[in-house]
Amino acid sequence: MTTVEEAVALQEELAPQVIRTVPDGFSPKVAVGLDVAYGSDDLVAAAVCVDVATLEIVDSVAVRDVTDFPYVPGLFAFRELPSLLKALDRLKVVPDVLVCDGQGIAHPRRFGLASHAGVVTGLPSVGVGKQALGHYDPPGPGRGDWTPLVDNDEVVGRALRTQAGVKPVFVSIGHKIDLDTATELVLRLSPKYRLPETTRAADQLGRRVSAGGVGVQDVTD
DNA sequence: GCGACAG
DNA sequence: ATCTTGTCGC
Repeated sequence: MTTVEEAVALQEELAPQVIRTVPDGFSPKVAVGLDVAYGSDDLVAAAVCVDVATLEIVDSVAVRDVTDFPYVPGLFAFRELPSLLKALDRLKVVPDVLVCDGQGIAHPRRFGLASHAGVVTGLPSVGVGKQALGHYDPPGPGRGDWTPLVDNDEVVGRALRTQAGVKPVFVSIGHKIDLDTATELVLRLSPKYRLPETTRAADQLGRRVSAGGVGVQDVTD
């Protein structure tokens, strides 16, 4: 089993591999939302592919799994990523970008779940957290307003208001993307609610499967 | 020593 | 994360 010390060492080793710029001609057609729902003795990792233009769900997979790694702030990926990767492997559609429920480089070692997922898969990724890891001033009141998310005097992300009158979400670079592009994508994926449709869909699928419905087998569509 | 601490 | 329906308000 991975120890906390080993996990931290791995993050420090992989963090330099994060690419904070977009590939040439980056124009994602399919974004996949990743989220994990917890049961009493297991968890369900959900991956839902959404057409970026229409927001229609084009593919989805849920995998029931178990973890041995506890929740440790800063080591979130070691708890959820293994199961999420299994779900990603079972997708029929190959996504252009990962939308993770958590932080990217807005992390103590600049290697949160979204960055870890991006580096491991080689895919562009963005982190969208509901809680900030860092400091920020409240963004303006309108949809699209944002302020820098700062940690140790370094801008690591943005507090982004996706809807007027709701708390901001925290967007950060995961891998192979920049902050402007990540912000634009998150806004596009969040036309109606605070969270992107990708994470909403993955969250719903995950808890639906976790709650009962299907047993051990994967759930597709 | 004390508070913070993604999900 | 999870325990949890209806209800108050714009």
